[in-house]
Amino acid sequence: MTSAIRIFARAVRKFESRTPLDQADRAALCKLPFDLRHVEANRTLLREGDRPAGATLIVQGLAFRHKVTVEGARQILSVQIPGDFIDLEVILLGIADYNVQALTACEVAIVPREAMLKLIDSHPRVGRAMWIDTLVDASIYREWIVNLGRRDSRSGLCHLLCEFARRLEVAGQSGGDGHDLSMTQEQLADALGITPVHVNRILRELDREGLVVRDHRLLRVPSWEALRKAGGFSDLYLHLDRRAAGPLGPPPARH
Amino acid sequence: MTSAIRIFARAVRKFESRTPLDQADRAALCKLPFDLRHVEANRTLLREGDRPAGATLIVQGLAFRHKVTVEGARQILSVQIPGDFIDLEVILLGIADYNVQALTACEVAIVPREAMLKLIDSHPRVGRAMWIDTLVDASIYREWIVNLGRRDSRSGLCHLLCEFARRLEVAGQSGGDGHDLSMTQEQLADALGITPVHVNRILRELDREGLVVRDHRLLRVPSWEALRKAGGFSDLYLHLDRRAAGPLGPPPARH
DNA sequence: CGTTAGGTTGACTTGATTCAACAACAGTGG
DNA sequence: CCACTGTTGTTGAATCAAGTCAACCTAACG
Repeated sequence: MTSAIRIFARAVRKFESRTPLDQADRAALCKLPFDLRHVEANRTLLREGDRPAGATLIVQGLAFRHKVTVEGARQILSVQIPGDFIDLEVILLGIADYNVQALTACEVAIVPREAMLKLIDSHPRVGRAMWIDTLVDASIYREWIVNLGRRDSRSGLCHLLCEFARRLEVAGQSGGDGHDLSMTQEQLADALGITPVHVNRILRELDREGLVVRDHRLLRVPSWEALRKAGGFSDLYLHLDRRAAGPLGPPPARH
Repeated sequence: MTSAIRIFARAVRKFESRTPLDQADRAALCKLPFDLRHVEANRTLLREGDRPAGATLIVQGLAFRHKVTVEGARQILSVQIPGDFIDLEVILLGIADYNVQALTACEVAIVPREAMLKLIDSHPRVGRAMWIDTLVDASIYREWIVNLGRRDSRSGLCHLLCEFARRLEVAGQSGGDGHDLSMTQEQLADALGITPVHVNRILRELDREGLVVRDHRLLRVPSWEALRKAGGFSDLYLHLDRRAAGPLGPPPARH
């Protein structure tokens, strides 16, 4: 049981940061049956067209969703961190429309689809929390659309770095002034819709300008403020404010 | 009452195409209180940062979501058609992270937030249907990310045209071999992340090649098959299959 | 140590932008 | 009915951001 708490702790915390859960909700979440697995970096966790028998929760490590065009170009769609389900939507949609790969070595918990559906049915607040979680995912997609469509690659990269830092910080991972983004330049390129060569040039440019300080794959950011400005970053779209919308309670306090 | 049925018919139909509802669910949906409004083309329906008091359903006409970068560039995020809520997520997230504008003159029904939340709480299947609807929205965002990141503008435009045609067809709007996309070249540009000048050139190129036949703002497509191929379009991501995931029933039949 | 994945760099090309002018058309008011 | 005005669409020439190709470097690792 202590083990189960460890597995679901991050997810529960994330859910509760946006909508209230009671003790029974938390307990039901932590009582979900699961199958714990270790997967190596780069291993595929889900393939487009799959009808998975369970939802996969990241306990430790990073993963990313991606699609491949008919011409063979890869586009990364999102990066998932510990506490994220990589395929929550597939539980309800039935079929995966994207691939998921481990970015780093991961520890994942696979929860059977039926158990998830049962939980959603029996604990509406948990279902609500999961819904909201998918809505925040969608909001991040929207921001990526802007990143790809209307920001030049320099701003796009800065924006991406700000997003990762902020999300990891909120999830209680690292934070601080630097972070290991674990992504190769090729993966960054596939997230930004550009070529690895160009990522390299921008990274060096940012380094030269002092916006980032690189040490192998580790990045230090001397001034988040400067990076935020360079990327036109505002974290509104991450919807980090606590209890944005209670079940039927009063509207959230303005401060 | 007949009026209310007309208002919600398309939404109900869309919901039911993906998850089962019973008579009580349908009735509850159609009993939602609403305020009917006409809005002119280009009028703003929702602004980033708004905390709207209701959800807005498009009864007739088209609208689009967009964001504007700090540099002032606009990126269109999605186009909503009759039967779509333009801001369903905002009911749960509390705050809008995007703008919505009417693309054409619209008839919209505004449903108070509390009524929506109450409906979701009292009719879990309806809540589920709405959740799935937002999941399909997210899936479309993912495809747009690929469009912007990894397809050249020619493929991107073809892909977009295929998507609109398919969605309108399923919604019972037009379909056929041609359609009025109602968008100016500037709006197409803002959806594709390119310039209006370039949209113009691609459109003429497609015309010259016989992929589309233009008559003012009306487009005829002689061969959808050819256009699909040019855009690398597959409609898997629209999740149009009926009843992908029942509430707790057996897994969907494979055929 | 050799192998391999990832990173770096330069020379050249290209898809898309920019700017600027003009044409087509719709609506408006005299 | 026509002149005026604004929006949308069209086109060419110059420019630029990013891509391509190809070589080489570096560090990790069995």
